Amino acid sequence: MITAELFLKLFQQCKTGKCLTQLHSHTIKSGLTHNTLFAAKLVELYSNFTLIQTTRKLFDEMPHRTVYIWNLILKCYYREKNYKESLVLFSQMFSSQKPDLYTIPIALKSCAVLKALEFGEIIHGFVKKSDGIGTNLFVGSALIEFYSKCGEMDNALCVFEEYPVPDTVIWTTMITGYEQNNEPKQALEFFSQMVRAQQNVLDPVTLISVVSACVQMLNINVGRSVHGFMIRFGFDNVLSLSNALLNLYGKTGFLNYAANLFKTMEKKDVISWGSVISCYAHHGSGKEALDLFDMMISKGIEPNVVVLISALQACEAIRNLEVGKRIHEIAARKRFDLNIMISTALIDMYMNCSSPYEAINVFERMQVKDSVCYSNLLCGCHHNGMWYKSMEIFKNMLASEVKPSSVDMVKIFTVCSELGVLQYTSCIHGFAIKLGVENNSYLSASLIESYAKCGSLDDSIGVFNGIKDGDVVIWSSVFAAYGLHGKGHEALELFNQMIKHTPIKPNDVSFVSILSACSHAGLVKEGIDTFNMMVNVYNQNPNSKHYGIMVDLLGRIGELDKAMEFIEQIQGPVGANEWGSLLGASRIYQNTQMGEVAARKLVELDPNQTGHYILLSNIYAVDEKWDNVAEVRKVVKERKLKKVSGQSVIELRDEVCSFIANDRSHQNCELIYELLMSLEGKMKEECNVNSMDFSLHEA
DNA sequence: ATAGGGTTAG
Repeated sequence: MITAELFLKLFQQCKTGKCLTQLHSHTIKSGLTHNTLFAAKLVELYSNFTLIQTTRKLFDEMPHRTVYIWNLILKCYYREKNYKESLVLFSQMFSSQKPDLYTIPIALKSCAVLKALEFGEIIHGFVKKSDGIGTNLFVGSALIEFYSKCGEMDNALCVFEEYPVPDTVIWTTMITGYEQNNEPKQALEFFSQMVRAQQNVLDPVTLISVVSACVQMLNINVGRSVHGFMIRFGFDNVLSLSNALLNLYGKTGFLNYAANLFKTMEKKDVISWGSVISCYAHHGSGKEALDLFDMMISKGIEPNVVVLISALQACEAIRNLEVGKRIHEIAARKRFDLNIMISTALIDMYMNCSSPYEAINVFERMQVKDSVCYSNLLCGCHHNGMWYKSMEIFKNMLASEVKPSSVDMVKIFTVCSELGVLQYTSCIHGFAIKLGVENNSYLSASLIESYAKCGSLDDSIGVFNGIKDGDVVIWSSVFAAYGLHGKGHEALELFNQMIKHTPIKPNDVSFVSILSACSHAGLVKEGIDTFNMMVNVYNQNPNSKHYGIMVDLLGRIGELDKAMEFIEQIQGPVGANEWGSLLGASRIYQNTQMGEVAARKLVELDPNQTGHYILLSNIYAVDEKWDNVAEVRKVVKERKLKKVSGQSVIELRDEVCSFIANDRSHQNCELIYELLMSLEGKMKEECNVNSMDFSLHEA
């Protein structure tokens, strides 16, 4: 006859839940009477195997339950992440038992996860009333964790102060609390107090939280001393600590620190690799990131979603389409290609590698689409100059009830400007108001610009007048709006109003707008005065854009020599803006000599820009220098440069006529030009389509 | 019997 005692011993030998269940059914068959001790042991064993249903059944059948049994069942539900049931049982427990030291932390942790502030506060009240519990360190750390997870660091601090000699865990809980409530400064302050109070008692868990706080503050100094602690205390084999430091070095851009630590690490996991790859990808070392990625693969480490995303960012940064496609294949093979973040990273990569249709393809295959992927797709189409596609995406975005961000709105207003369709601008303006998109000065400025570029200066001014406290961004956009419409005097008048009657100081953008307004209106003297004011009164260093406008200003009235002199006196490098303006003026006044100088400089500055070669070739052609023409064409061929076709778009009511005019089909160009000329007057009246860019010969 | 963290990404 097997006794109950023997069965208990056998139960304890069970290594699996299945074994326990079988043995248990055997005892029922043998008709062994259950006593409380027997049941309690079973509850304990079942709960260890997290067999919740069986545990619960036994628990419910018990006539008498000790606090220990209650604790077991509470912990069982807690481990199963059924925090709600754990708290329900905790409430029931009160009718028969008093919770003890072990019960309280479990219940508080459930409250912490559920952010059940009131429930936890009741438990805290109970702790205060009960003798002995309030001084227990486990209860203390649970209370601190509870308050910090509920975002109540002041209350956490009150609890902390009840402990005259806090242990490492209590200290760490406070540090983590501050770190996770975005108070990294406080976290570091507590860490230094802890080091002072505890001297050499440190452990890796504490250090991980400290490093997280350093990441938030981008504080490399404390991070370096944590690295020192790590070596001194022999924690260098703690992978998660090393990884946390790698992350810190990555976020702060200390590539050499990251590389050195990575080299010395004996154990590395996929997170270690991911951290360094991301570090290189984000700090201009895309090539090194991809080399590391290859090395990781060759070592047989399986890349996860995160590593693939970092590798895609590296491809994006250095525009390596080939490797990007290879990573796309790896992702597809591992069935990651439907993952929303992988897809978004793929969209970004393809967009930046000038493959927008591949990006759109990825987007269309996505099963779940959120605001980020819409936004990035929109941004990418905008980046690639696909205005109609951008508009289509924006419409789909609204149809999918994805709320556009203010950045998306700025982008779409730029699209409206590029398309020059006033109806789009006013319609989307209405949307923005109706949807309650967060309004900031960049949004208003882009709206002002868009109305102006679509030909309605009145609407621009209307928006401007509706803004009470416009900042420098908004004022600058109005100067630009007047400038676009050739109203230089009005722009200057507003500019003077701003500097005399508001505390707003003009910035570099303001001067770009106002100088360009002067240039477009032929206000040479005013332009030069304003330029001098920028330098002498506002102590602003002119940039390439300002110089370019000044060259344009002089060039437009035919003062080519003065424009050249102006360029010659520029200190520092001369960019495409300056030479581009000079080239434009040279063409108007048919000065091929100067045009050649400017075009040669442009080719030098950006040897991959096909347009520059064509301009240079055209200049030689005008001078009938056919040898030079052939030479330029040869370079284009050798470099395998492709021409991008110029596009002209006419929108007539709802009918969109799009004509592609590249410089070979002169027939087409002339046809469109004639069509535009005959339609322009009519369209202005009837369709409000005023913005026309007839740059047909600049393919 | 019980505790503090878990890092890389759109």
